[in-house]
Amino acid sequence: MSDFENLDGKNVAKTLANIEDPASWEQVKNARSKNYNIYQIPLENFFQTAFSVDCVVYGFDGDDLKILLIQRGAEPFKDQWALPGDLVYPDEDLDASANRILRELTGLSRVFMEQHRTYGRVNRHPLGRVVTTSYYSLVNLRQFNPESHSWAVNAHWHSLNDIPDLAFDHNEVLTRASEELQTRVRTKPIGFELLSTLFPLNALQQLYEAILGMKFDKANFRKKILSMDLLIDTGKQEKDVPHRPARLYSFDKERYDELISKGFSFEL
Amino acid sequence: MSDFENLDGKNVAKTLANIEDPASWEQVKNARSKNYNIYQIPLENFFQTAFSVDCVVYGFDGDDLKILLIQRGAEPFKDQWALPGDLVYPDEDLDASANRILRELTGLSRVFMEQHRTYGRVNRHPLGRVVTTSYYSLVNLRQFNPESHSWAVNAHWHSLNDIPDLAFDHNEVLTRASEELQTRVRTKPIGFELLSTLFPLNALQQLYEAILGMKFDKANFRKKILSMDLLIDTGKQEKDVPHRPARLYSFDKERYDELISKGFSFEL
DNA sequence: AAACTTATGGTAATATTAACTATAAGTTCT
DNA sequence: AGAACTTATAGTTAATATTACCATAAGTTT
Repeated sequence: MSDFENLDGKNVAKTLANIEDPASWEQVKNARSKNYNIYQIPLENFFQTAFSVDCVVYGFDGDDLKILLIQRGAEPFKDQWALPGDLVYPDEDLDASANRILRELTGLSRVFMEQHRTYGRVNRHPLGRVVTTSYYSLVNLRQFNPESHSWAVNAHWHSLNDIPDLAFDHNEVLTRASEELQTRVRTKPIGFELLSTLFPLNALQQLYEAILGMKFDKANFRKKILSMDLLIDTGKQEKDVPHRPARLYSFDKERYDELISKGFSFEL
Repeated sequence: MSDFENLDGKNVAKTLANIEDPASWEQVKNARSKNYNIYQIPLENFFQTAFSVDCVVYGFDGDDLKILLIQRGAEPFKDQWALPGDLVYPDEDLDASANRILRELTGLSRVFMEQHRTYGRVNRHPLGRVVTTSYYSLVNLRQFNPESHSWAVNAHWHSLNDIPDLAFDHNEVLTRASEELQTRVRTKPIGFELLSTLFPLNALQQLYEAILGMKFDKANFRKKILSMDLLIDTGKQEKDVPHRPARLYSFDKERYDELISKGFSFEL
């Protein structure tokens, strides 16, 4: 929880200026007024906007790629589906905010998200100027069970093939994030990290196929991945499958870091 | 110039809510207060932050890659060098703001910039909470002559090998933008577009070498580029060079768009 | 005319990719 | 039990792309 909740408006502004040294607020006000002439308008008038964070969390269940949506229980866009997102506390770092908001609305924690893009159209929010920054992530759907909290009345994994009209400009945010995910998954081994510790090569292939929307030749995919020398053959095997069991691999993170430091760059 | 300058604080806020319908401000205030219970603190307290834009403009002179810096003539960080950047007007779209700010500080206009990343650490700005979004661009240095305006007391192309301590977190902003430029230049033909309409292959190679910090084999570079079928051989030649004159090419934008629509993807 | 510089065309060895074949190792069906 | 079925895995081959070169071209400078 943020300290912010215990502060009144005045103190919030004070906190903004310098968390470590609240006494500096007078200096800040002073500095602002001295700068008045530069801007032709009081500098305070610039400090009238809000910013928010929206989380684009993709979940893979071994088959399909899904997206985490919430149903809004509050205006604006009440009852409509949306990406989990909310206003950022003025005394809260942007990255930290993304994690708090995702947790508060859906219960998901320890989701590693990457910042993607900032949306700043003047009228994108009906309550005033709100600039939003999107964060995205790719997780193993089975390890994260969303539950709606706070003002979210619903939180669901939703098929990417059938996205409803979302609140705000969230349809655009989602589309752009999906493009980013496609390029990202080709250049960073994020696919490996999301599967459970032990996984068959086939699972990796299905993940790539789901994200990129294309099919790969099984034998060639296997050769390509194994030739990168990023997987450890654990010697273990699948169990209870109605066909020949596959070998189980694990991602060799240390090996990856070592290769990266030598100039290796992951691709496809 | 923005209409903003003629508005007082009250009307600024009104403008924020809905540019097209200023009368909606009362509704906005009403909606905000109804939402009070959701946030445990007055919603107004969230609308206390400011936004800024910072421009990372790379210039290529045929030899070296440079970066456009200004010297600040105003607090905070007075006299220090910085990326051209300033606060965004509350009634101004983010993208439009980047162009206005670059023009007002350096005189450069019609620079096509791409949004890159948003920096939101709480204490990154001494005057309060200011979240900034960086934009970057790559231009032909000879076609843009910076002149300092407004509160910038200096505006210069600066070598990338010798960057001073910059204001705010601009050193980090610059470093990250440079990484982005490197990946970008490998996947989009932005290099082609910045050279003059007619250019020899060698100029393109030098540009890539400057950005990526590596050397290419001349013959192979040539083969690779020409095999992409993105250049038009204009039949013209270099003049006044102390060696065999090179053929001059131009970038075939239509051809590029056509190839892209067929699934082609530029690389290296 | 010789020396020099960069442009341009070409070759050959090597590495990568893509398409396909064959066999392996389990399960389920009859 | 044995045949049929499913997916895993190993391997082969042809086409394609990359890399490191070499040779010649077409200007200028000495």
